[in-house]
Amino acid sequence: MCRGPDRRRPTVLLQVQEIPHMTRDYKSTVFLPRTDFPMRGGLPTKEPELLKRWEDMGLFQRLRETAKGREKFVLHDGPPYANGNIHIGHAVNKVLKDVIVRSRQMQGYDSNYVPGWDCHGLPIEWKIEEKYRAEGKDKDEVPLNQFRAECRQFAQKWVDVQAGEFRRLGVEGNWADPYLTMTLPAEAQIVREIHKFAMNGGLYKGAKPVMWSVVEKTALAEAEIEYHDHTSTTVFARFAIWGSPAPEVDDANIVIWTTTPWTLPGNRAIAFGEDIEYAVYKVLAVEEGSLAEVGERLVLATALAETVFKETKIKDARLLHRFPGSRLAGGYCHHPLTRSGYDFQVPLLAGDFVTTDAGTGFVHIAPGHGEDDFHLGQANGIEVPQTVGEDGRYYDHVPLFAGLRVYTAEGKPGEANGAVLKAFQEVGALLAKGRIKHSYPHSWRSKAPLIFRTTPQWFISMETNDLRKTALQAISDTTWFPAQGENRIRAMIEQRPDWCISRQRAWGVPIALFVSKQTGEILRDAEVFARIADIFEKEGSDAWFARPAQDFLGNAHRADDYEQVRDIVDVWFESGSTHAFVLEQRPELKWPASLYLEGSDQHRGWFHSSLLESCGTRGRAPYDAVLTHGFTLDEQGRKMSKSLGNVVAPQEVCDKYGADILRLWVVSTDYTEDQRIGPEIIKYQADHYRRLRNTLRYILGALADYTPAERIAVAEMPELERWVLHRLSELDALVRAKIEAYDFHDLSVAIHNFCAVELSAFYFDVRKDSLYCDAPGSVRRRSVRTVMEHLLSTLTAWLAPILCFTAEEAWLARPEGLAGIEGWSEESVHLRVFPAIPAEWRNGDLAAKWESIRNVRRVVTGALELERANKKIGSSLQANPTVLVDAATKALLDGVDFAEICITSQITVAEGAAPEGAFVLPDVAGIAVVPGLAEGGKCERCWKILPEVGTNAAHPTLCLRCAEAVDAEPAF
RNA sequence: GGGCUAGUAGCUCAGUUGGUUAGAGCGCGCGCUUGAUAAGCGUGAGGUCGGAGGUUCAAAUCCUCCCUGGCCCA
Repeated sequence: MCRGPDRRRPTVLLQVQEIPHMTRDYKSTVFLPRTDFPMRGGLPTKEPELLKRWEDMGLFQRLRETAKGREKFVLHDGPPYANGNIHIGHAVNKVLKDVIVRSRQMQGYDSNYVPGWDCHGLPIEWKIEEKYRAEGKDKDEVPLNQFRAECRQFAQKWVDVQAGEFRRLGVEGNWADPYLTMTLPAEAQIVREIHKFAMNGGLYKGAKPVMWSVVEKTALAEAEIEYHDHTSTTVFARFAIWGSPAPEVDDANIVIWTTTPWTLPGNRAIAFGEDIEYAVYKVLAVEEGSLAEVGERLVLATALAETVFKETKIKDARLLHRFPGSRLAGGYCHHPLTRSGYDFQVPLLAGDFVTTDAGTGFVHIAPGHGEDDFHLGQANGIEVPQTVGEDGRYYDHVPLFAGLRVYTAEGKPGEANGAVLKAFQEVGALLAKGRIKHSYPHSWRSKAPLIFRTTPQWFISMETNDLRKTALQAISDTTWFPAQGENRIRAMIEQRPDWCISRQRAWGVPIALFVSKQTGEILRDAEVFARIADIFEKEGSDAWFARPAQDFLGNAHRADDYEQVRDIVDVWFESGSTHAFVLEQRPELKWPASLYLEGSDQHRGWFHSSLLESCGTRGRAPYDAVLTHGFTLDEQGRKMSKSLGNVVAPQEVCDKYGADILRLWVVSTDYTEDQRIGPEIIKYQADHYRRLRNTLRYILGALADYTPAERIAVAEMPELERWVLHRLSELDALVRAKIEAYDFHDLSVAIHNFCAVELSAFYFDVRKDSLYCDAPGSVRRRSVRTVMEHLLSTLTAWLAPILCFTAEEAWLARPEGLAGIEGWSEESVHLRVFPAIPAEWRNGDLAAKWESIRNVRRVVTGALELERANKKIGSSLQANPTVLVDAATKALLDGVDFAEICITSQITVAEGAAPEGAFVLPDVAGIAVVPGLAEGGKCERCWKILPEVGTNAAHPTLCLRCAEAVDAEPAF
């Protein structure tokens, strides 16, 4: 027979009393916490085990079955780009989404999450091109669809990698069937969306200047451009004012300066700065060789006049009139080559991009050869002239200069600049020429200098079909979290130009259209469009480049009559269409989405493109609400970068601390603003985590061998237990409200403070005595354990969306006695809904009462601390303080075992004023504490010091409660 | 340069319509406990509320300017 009772079975201890010996081992009769839930999480190894468990039990499918028929909540995933490992920003985004998806599911929705990826686009093309270069291959020699196949393979590889990384973070979703923008059905639907714009007239062919390489005969994206020093020919040129806006500039010459003389044939306007000061100068004397003429009048920005005079060899000039740029509005010049085929007005237009950093204060505007030029032209209804072809030669229709080259096929300067200079000089428009060495864009591939060139592009009009108006209305109809997000996107939609959706690229969905060679009109034939989409549905968009045009055109049209558009669509159009091929086409989801959630940069990106796409095709936004989060910075608030060495990799955090730590960090921040992370902050989160984990562990330990038979009705519970239940009902309301508002910071703070302040530091501390020492059958102990059951139930549920691993671990460690009992039978904590809290738990009066009691308690603990400092006591059980209180407090404490609450062996509460030297707290009026020592023997079992110890003959070293507990019959 | 946005204790955050000595948790110091123990409890010290002006009897809270960040544009 064993000497001591089996700790696992408290009932066995009854056998012990039959063994007669004087020094009983009462310690083993104490019901200490016992659980398999370890204090240390070991998350880096534990989490993958739980992931495996969820995988094996088919958790995602089980979630769907559980939620069948419930109201749907659909968070539509914004697709990350599939070209590398995930970084901390991805982690924040996905964890936030996961917390929302899980919390909505547990709130009682059918909250299905389908993750997605953005697969097409330039960065992947570059990667493959890079690979080709390394192998000495040329992209242009590889068949298009072979190139596309390699891009596809590359994207798929990273989709798989990222999926693994996201899942490691605990993100639950339909990983078996995510959406990809490159799948056949997606490509087919994207093309259908393009066709909708083609059919409703929103799509039109226009022109736009892009960076162009005459060597490669291709447009280049921003990231393909390198800046190197380049020597350019500069020109000062006169433009005579014809249509004078103000008398002081009558017959004067506007002077412009340019570093690209070859753009002058494309000149259609001159820009000035409204707030810049200009003046008319009369030339009085010139140096030899100057092209300026004595007596002529020049208009210049006053700030630049001196330098211009120097450059143009003007020795002396007189300032005639000063005026602000705004005086020039409405005026116009004539093109200097007006007699040679350039017979048109050149208006003077205000441009906010004009500066006095260099030049003359006037900018020559060639709408086909510059970004600012183009937009200014557009804003003023100026036609974009076509002057330079794709090989860098002037078109045949360009007077004087037809066929001349800006750059040669080798990227060397051509004849154009010289010819333009000569022509200007001949008509007397040239004032000076020179050279300048400056930073200039070059192709990353050929290293040749680039030019701005107007190219035909496809646009979605913001005005046709009132797209802008519809979109602005949709913004008003959407709920924005935080609310400021609305201003941001509204400002953009209000002023954005038409949407250029075409790209001259290979890896993407083609703008599958035919344009009539005769009329230049888009072929709008529903049958042709349907045929295209059907073929894409079966073969993917590769078919556009593989099949003969006639296959798409059918019998009603002849391929010879049409130009097949080979541009691909902007990837933003693709991702802007995800609502169409994901939300609409998956019956388990719904359109519009309940929520879109991305970083605040997506006001310009996905929120924006989705809004326009959906408004243009369906008349409203594809979302009811949009939530944005900020960016992740390092501990000092700096951007993360490799060079600063401050990058935090989510993979490393998972390996070192665990995904739950990262998840806890995400909800601890105010994600609507930028978040900070670094080694120190992660450590704080680990501390924060430990408190939550230990709270769960203590509850589990307190519930060792618990069965529902022990439950006590609320009405029979002590007030302290009913106070805890009241707090649970308050927290329940708070949790639900905060989840509704996506405010996880407040939620996690509330739960943490509840665990740390109310449970650990107060309730658990007070109830240790009952839990450890009361007889198992005592109402008090049974009440404590009943409350512990509720605590385990609610806390595991409330924490599950955040600490998805730890909550599951705690759930799995629940007492076996609860197995199969209602509310406890789910195989995973994630299959639960938040427990319903009975209304009767709410008790405001009780809460107020106990807040006051805890205030009095603060005075007592303060007094005890002083006694400790004076070395009078160590443990609070050594104390027997006298608490002098006012009448109201006396009444408050009537019926309360205040010694128990203060964890002292004894206490005396009396009505009366504070005697001299008594301990008081400045902020608690009417309470004073006089220290005293507990008298009597120390109960060997519960360690309380009580006079009664020694009065029980059978247990001479125990207090009466403990003696009774030790002798008690097994209760359960 | 423009649009949006932020700057409260070492850290993460609260601070209603301007109104008593600006709060919480964590961390830190000290002490207690050794029956939650790589835990638990108590207690203490930390902030001229980014800076400078202004309005007001009264401002972290309202106004102006400036500084330092972030996102998006140019």
